[in-house]
Amino acid sequence: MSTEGPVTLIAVAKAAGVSKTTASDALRNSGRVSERTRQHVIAVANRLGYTPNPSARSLRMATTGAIGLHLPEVLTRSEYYMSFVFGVVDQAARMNCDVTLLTSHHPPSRATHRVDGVVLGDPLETDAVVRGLLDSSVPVVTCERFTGDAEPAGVVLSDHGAQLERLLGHLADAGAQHIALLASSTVTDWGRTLQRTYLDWCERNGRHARLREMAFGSPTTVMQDHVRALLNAEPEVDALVCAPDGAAAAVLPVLRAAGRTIGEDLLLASCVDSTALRYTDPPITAIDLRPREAGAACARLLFDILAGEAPRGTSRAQPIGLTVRRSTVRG
Amino acid sequence: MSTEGPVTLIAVAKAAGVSKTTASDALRNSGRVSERTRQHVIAVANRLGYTPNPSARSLRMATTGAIGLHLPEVLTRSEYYMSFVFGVVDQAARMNCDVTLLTSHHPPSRATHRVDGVVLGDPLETDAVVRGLLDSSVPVVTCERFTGDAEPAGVVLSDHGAQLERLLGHLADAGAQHIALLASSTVTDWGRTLQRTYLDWCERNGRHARLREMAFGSPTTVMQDHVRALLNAEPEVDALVCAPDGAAAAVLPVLRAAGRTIGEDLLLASCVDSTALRYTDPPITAIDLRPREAGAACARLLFDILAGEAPRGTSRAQPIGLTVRRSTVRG
DNA sequence: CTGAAAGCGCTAACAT
DNA sequence: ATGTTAGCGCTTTCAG
Repeated sequence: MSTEGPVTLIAVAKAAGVSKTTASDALRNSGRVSERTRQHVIAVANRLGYTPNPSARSLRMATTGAIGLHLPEVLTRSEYYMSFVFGVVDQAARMNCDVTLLTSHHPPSRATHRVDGVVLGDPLETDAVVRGLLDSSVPVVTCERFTGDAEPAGVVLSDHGAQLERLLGHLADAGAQHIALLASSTVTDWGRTLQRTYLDWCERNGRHARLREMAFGSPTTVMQDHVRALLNAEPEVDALVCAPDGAAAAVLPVLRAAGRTIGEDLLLASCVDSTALRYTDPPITAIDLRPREAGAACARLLFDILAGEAPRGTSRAQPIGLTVRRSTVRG
Repeated sequence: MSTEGPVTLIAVAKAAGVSKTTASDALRNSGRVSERTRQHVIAVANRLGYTPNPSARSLRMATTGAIGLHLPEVLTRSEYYMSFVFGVVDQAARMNCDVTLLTSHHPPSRATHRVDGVVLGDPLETDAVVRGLLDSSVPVVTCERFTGDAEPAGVVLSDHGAQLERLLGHLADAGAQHIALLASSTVTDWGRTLQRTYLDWCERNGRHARLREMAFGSPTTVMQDHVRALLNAEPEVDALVCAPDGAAAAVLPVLRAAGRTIGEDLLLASCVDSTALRYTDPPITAIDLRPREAGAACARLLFDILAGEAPRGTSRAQPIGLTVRRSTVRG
């Protein structure tokens, strides 16, 4: 209220003529005080502008009221992660919980972050911070499996394999004979699943696999180079599936420069949908990862685990979909 | 180490045969203990796997070691904000500081977040949470001015007006006679500046202003509708500047459907650059907002203010640029 | 150079 | 139904 510094619980108690405990109980609905005193204390607290000190509460209760969210630095440009983040934040807000961003950009110098649990979006097995988090004592929920040898407390899974198969089937139905995959590296469950699914599918369907792998976070120019090289080396390719976010849009100019007509002599699809793909010419078919829902699901699972309502080792499925657009529909 | 629960400072002190104080000082380089004891204590702490309790430290020191970051919910899909976020997080990590995400999605029920200061990315004057934050006692740094009547402790400013003028000049040089602006609403300093600058420029250059305003967070279909209507009503328009992020790419199909050829009979530009604009056909000219740098600048200013190295009321300039692409270059 | 004690603001056990 | 007391783990006087 005035310049006396922050108003403490003691100040409220004193002003209300009750004890610390009673004030505390009144403000937290502990059901220990009479309705009359409760109202009185609340009124006084409001008048004084009381605001509880979260650090004190955390110290006392041994919980922080915040969860951590880790995203691999190399992937962070994408719209996918932005939505994922807000899925997590949104769900956390419902639980009255803060979300703290953790990155791998800087060495894990920091002792411990003040979090009760952590959500890992697409943990890279090569990421030291991810390892540290998984080895630490706080519960961790990952979006997709961790490909290394640590056990998160919870996992939210989407069936990327199934959707990619659907996509490949769709391309084949549309007449594609020579389908190539511009793949992401296998340091991620997602990247690994896509590669394996593609190779399996080719095998099962007696097709020659044409796979070009790229590291996560490769600049778009590298994606373009790969595709240029691919088309040069194997001009018979008549369908291209791009795994990395942003790749499909980025290679469009290259495909055109190579004289290809998207949707006609070359079908193009992406494994990550984004608004940009809706407005290219033609719009590009993509797997819809529903990132916001995935983020929310991760947060929900983490809270369930923290509350003891889900056992450690729980994994939950998160549906994804396929959005067909003109880039894979001839005519 | 074992299952004894977290290792406390007392445990370390005991194991090292020193007092709490000495252990604390040794681990924090307070320059009070001899080098020998310091090394010893550090060794013991490492062996035991000591990790300081941030809540306790916060409580004692009356600081949290975290800053808040608020983004308007309606804008959060964009690549701009993703980069902005990581600019802030990156800079904060350098200062050994966590970043907590704050949103307006849910009512400001939460008492107080555990933060020492807050960065507001493009504060909407209509946002209740923004108001609350600005009225609270924690220092606030905004990216762009707050258009309401509150005074943030610091402001990071970019000269959007100047760049838009450059862009308009560039369009005029390229022969555009009838330049329209697809504008964002004026609840934001940025949106307001763009509108005013455009209207001024038209006035000064004796041109008829053609401005269509849209609310923040409008879906792309609304943007498209606006442009369709604009072209119908004023077919003489030969250049279009799009303020909202994502609008330029989204209206491309509409422009084509209207029989326009971008870069020929219609010049197209965006006030917000993004990777998508580099790969459209043709690539689209845009103002480069350098979001990552802006985010870092906000965090830096906030830390300077918190450290008392910058006075309240400081504002700092953050350079932005113009990236000319084929959409505004005839031939 | 180091130790002992006080206390940050809060909640939980134990009294009334 | 309410008050008293004892810490949560840490940093900071104040004494040696």
